[in-house]
Amino acid sequence: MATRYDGTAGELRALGAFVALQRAADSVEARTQDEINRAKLTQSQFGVLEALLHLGPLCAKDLARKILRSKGNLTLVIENLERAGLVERAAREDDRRFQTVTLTRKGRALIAGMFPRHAGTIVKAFKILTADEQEELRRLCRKLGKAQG
Amino acid sequence: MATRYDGTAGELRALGAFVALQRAADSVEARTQDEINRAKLTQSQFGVLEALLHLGPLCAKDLARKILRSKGNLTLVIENLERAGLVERAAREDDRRFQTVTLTRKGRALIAGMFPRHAGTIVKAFKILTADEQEELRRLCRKLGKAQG
DNA sequence: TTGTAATAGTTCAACATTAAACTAATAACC
DNA sequence: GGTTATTAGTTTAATGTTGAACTATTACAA
Repeated sequence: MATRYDGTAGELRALGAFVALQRAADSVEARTQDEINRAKLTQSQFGVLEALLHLGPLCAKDLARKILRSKGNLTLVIENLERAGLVERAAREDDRRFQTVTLTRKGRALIAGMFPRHAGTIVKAFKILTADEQEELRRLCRKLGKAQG
Repeated sequence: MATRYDGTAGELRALGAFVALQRAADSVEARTQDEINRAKLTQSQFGVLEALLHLGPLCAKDLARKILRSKGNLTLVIENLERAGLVERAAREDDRRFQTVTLTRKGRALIAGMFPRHAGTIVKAFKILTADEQEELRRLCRKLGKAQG
C-alpha cells in the first residue's frame, strides 16, 4: 500500500532525477515570484518582456517558443501587455501572417528596471552550486532538453 | 536593441543554467503529456494519483507539496478526481482538520495500469544521459532545490 | 494559374491556477 | 480554562492555459 515504487535501478534513477529536476526548476522560479507579483506581472508576461529586452522585437510564435507556452496563450499574454501599454504589435510588411511585437518606452523602462534584481535573485539561488557545478548542470540539462523521441 | 544580455560571468552562468533547467523539465514533462491526455487526466490529477499509488493515503496538504501546487488548487483537483470516482476523501479521526485522500479500486487500477508506460517514457527521455550523468543531475538539482534564501 | 499544403495568429470552451479571505479544528501558553 | 496563534482545508474572483477549430496569408507543385 504505502510502499515506494520498486522499479528497476534504471527506472528509479530516471524517475528520481526527473522529480529532482522539476522541483529544482520550481524552487528557483518560486523565488522570482515576489518581484514579478510586485510589478503586477505574471511569469508569462515577464518572460515576454524579458525576451523582447534581450532579443529585440519578436513574433508571437517565437515568443511562445521562448516562454514555453502555446500560441493561443500568447495571443492573450500579448494582448494584456498591449493593454497595459508595455508592448506594441504590427503586422510584418514582407509576410503579413507575422505580428512583430515590440517594447514600448514604458515597457522597456519597466523590464530594464526589474531585470537586475531578477538576475540577482537567480544568481543568489545558484550560489549554492559552484561555478563548475552550474556549468555541469547546464550541460546536462541542455543535453536532456534537446533530445527528441 | 537586439543584443543578448551582457551581464557578469556569474550572472550569465546562473541565468544560462536556469533557462536550461526550465527547458529540460518542460521537455521531459511534455513527453508524458500524450499518455496523460489519453486517460483524460491533467498533469495535476496524474500527479495526485501517482503519489497515492506510491505513498499510500495522504492529506491534501501533503499532496499539494508533492505535486507543487497550491492548497486551493488541490481542493479542486481532488474534487474532480472524486467526481470521476478515482479517489475518496474522509476526515481523519484523530485530527478532524485533515482529509485523508485514498485511491478507489477504479483509481488504483487506472494509475497502476498507466504507470509502467509513464515510467518507460521518462526512462527513454533520460537515456540520452549515462547513469552517472543522471545521478549527477539529480544531485545538483536536489542541492539547488533544497537551498533556501 | 490553380489547387493543396503549410504556417501565423485568433477565438472559444473548458478547465487550471493562484492569492487572499475565510471557516473549523487543534495547539500553545499564560 | 480561556485567549491567542497555527494549521488544514474551502471558497471566491481574477486570470492563465490549453487544444481544437477557425481565418488569413504564403509556399509549393502540377
